[in-house]
Amino acid sequence: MPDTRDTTAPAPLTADFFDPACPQSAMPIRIGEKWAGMVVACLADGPRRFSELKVPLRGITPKVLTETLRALERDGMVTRTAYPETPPRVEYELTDLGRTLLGPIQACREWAAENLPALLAAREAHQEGLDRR
Amino acid sequence: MPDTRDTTAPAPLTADFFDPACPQSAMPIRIGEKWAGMVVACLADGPRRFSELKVPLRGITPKVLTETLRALERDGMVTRTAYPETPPRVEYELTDLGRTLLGPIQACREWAAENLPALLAAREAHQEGLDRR
DNA sequence: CGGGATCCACTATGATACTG
DNA sequence: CAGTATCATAGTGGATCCCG
Repeated sequence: MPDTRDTTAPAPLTADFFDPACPQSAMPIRIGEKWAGMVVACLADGPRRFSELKVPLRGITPKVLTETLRALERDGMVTRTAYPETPPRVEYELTDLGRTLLGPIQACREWAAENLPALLAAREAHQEGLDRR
Repeated sequence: MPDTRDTTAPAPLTADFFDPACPQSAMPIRIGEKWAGMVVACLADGPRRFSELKVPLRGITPKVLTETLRALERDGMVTRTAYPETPPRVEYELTDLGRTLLGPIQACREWAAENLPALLAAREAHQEGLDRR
């Protein structure tokens, strides 16, 4: 296999990021904000209740969790089922479309597990370089 | 293969999102903002110059591109090489660590290619549901 | 329990103009 | 060319209180 990194200049960039009408096509999982990926991951094993989701997402406010779930619902990623009981019970579950997100999310989490230490080390080294000036 | 979705309640959530000291461990590629993933993708084929990167990321302002590149540099994802010429020339290139990002990014882009239409359709259907009220 | 309503703070992103 | 400086804005996240 030849070295793909030749000494000549690489081909001109013919990016298509914006052609498919999606400015975020490289990173669609950032559906709106920072919690969506974690919420989807929490729903991987089956339906969950509102307060059940708050536990692992520690610190998330009800408002933000609601907004995140509404955005995911709007995009067809989760379904919301309210049971007319007292006390009320609401369950959120991934749709088939939502489950397709688990692949990319898992890829990202594995990346983090493997490479986050290196990232943090690089960041710290960089900080030291700044401190020594 | 048995159905993994049993009728009993799924196991309690034992999320580890925050245990590894990284609140974003599920989504580290969102290193800071929305452009980082696209910038890394643009660097996939070799070093690129500042103004070369601006083309595919159409509309990005120099300020934001600089900030994005600095953040990636700080985290050890790209190197910055300035050539003392006139006119000045600066090249950005992925490090080995930065290249590990290409996998997850590619997974996300493939997800978008396959499922973005469904997402947009769901969003539109949801909007119609609201309109008809 | 599962939110909705307000108000507030921060940060990412952007437009514009200028410089080594 | 490759940025920096300044200003302005909007999206996001959060605190707090309230309700069916």
